[in-house]
Amino acid sequence: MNARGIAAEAAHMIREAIMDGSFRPGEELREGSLAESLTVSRGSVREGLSILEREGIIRTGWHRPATVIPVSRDHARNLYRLRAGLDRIAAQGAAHHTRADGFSPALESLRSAVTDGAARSEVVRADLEFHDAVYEVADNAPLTSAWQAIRSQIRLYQLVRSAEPESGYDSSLVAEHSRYAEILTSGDVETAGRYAEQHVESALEGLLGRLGD
Amino acid sequence: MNARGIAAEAAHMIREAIMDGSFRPGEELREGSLAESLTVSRGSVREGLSILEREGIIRTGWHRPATVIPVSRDHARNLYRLRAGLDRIAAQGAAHHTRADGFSPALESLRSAVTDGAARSEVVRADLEFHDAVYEVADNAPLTSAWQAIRSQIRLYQLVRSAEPESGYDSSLVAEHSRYAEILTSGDVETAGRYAEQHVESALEGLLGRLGD
DNA sequence: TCGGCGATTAATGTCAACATTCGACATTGA
DNA sequence: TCAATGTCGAATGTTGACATTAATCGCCGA
Repeated sequence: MNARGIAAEAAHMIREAIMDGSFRPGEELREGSLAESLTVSRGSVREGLSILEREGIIRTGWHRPATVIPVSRDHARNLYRLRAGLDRIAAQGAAHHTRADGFSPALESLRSAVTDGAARSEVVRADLEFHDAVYEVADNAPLTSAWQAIRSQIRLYQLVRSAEPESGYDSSLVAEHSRYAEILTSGDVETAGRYAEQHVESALEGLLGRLGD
Repeated sequence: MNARGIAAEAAHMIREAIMDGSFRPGEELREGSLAESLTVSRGSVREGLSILEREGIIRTGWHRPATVIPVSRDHARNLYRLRAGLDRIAAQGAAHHTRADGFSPALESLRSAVTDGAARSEVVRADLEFHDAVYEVADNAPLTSAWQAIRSQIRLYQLVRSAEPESGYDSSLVAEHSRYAEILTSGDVETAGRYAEQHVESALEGLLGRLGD
């Protein structure tokens, strides 16, 4: 939480409440009650909700309460199709720049989270932070911005994916990401792009299996 | 202007002022003076600026005035690399759905704008609306959202590109877009994706030639 | 003279009151 | 009975006053 300002803090609180299930998909978020429970003004809550809308995890309508986005197979497919495209560009960019040590710390952190048997949410967080590192190495501000705009939605679906035990979510996680990092440092732009797309595609497959809908 | 609310209207006014050069790249936008000149409250201006930030044409900072994004070769390269990736997915999606009449009206409107010798800004608008149609046919909400987040920035650079006469901007425009539409209706997903990427790549080349910086 | 430091000031951040709008429910009329 | 319409309540949209922050400029001392 390094974000400055009450609005950003409000956004943080609401976001985490959504992530831990305190607000279900489709549920309404009323500015008034949020303001009361967070002990801030409705204006700040409103600005916080605007941030969350930018992250795509809530929708707003004219004179209607904000709602948590519903999760569905269709939306997941479209979201991951977009992510595949973004990751492809990021991987190409990262491979092009070839800064070897860019994602080693993130990879190490992911590995220790998995081997330590950390909570699901922690593993998901480490997973996303690895991808953050890839985007950072790619060094493309508009691309990173597009990633930020879907990151929270991805997080929501990853939590769904890893919600139940025996999901096999983190068994191959470290191996796949190690291979990913290897390819990126190899500098082979084309291969990197292809691998990134395929990586996301397989993640989608695993997710769709868990999405009854 | 079907947008509802004073904030959206304020965003519209400011956006157009940026597009027609009333605010130069890098220039500061003060909430107070904007509120005064638009005769609305600072709060509404603030929310309008938040919309424009989502569109990527202004930046904001903590306790600092918003600024119009600076244009640069680097930023253009990164922006168009992202756009190429998005357009690729959109083209693949549109080719997959194969709704023939989806972009014919937009194409016709672009053709008439060019042949009528309409103003640069009108041609750019028609150009973008054609691409809007492609995204709509692709029918992928997160993807369309990502497109909306860069659309205004693209518009800004397209205006730069077509700013001076003899730029050769619209000579091949109609031909290229007709071919684009053809490929999309043909249903060949792979070819559509490749053509879209290449289309953007050549647009970037033309743009970089006009960007001294 | 120069460099650090504090008051100034001009901007943004926050708040609470008021205006507007939407959806639901009751009402009325054919 | 049913559909169009009026009314009501609860939510969001908008506003202006007040709090907070960061850059600027001048002062002071080494």
